[in-house]
Amino acid sequence: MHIDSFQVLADPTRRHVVDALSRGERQVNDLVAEIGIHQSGVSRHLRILNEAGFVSVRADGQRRLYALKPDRFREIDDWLAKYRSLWEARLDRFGAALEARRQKPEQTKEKE
Amino acid sequence: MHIDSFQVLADPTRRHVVDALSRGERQVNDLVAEIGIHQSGVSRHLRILNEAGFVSVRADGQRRLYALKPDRFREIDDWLAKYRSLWEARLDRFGAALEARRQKPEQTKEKE
DNA sequence: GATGCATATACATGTTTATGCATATTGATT
DNA sequence: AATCAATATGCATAAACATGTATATGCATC
Repeated sequence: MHIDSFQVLADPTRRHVVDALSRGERQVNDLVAEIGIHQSGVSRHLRILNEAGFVSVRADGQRRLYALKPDRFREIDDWLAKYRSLWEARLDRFGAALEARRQKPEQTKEKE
Repeated sequence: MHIDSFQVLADPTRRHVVDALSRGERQVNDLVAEIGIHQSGVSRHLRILNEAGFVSVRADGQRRLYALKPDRFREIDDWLAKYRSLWEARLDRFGAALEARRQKPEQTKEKE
């Protein structure tokens, strides 16, 4: 299906692109200016983001306007839901259930 | 500060480890059995997860018990907040978490 | 203190990946 | 059609990374 979300977002430059796009649709050259790597690099990052479903493109003359698409972000949110009880445990009953399932040889104390 | 969250989670095996730990504290050998790579590999992944702050360790005799730590997950949640408006009309985060939990019993299909 | 079990690390290797440079493509303008 | 502007892609390179094998460390029990 799609490329792995986390692998796509693992690259800081790519996250920079995503961040820039969170402020609205942008054309490639604008991103080049904001991000500071070579144009070919930005294009390739956009290609990856597009193939991964993080962004959409539309042509406007010779320009290409990129914008964020929600689906993959929602997917990450779903993944995160499994772990949300780690810090929201006291608030919902799922967290309580998960807490109860923790096998503890004694009391779990967190330290380092 | 810490290593990059997304870079840490980019590796599918590492997410497998995290997933296993979401069901409770585990010792290294159990993870080796569940995950199916060599023990040295699991140890290295755990080292990375630990240094990144995703897990904690405590010694229990000769065993080392690893467990998830919430902070880095919360950090990802915060990052995601910037993009939640992409798909969220009205629901607040807690509501969304509950909703997501209710929808799917299985969520492990993430690594192809 | 010797032996055995659980976990960690050093080393070598094959693979992936981000990048710049050069070039190709596509669209606009004259 | 010629040229310029915006974007995409092939190639080469260097760095990062995951993995297995072998070995080391740490703990426990005899």
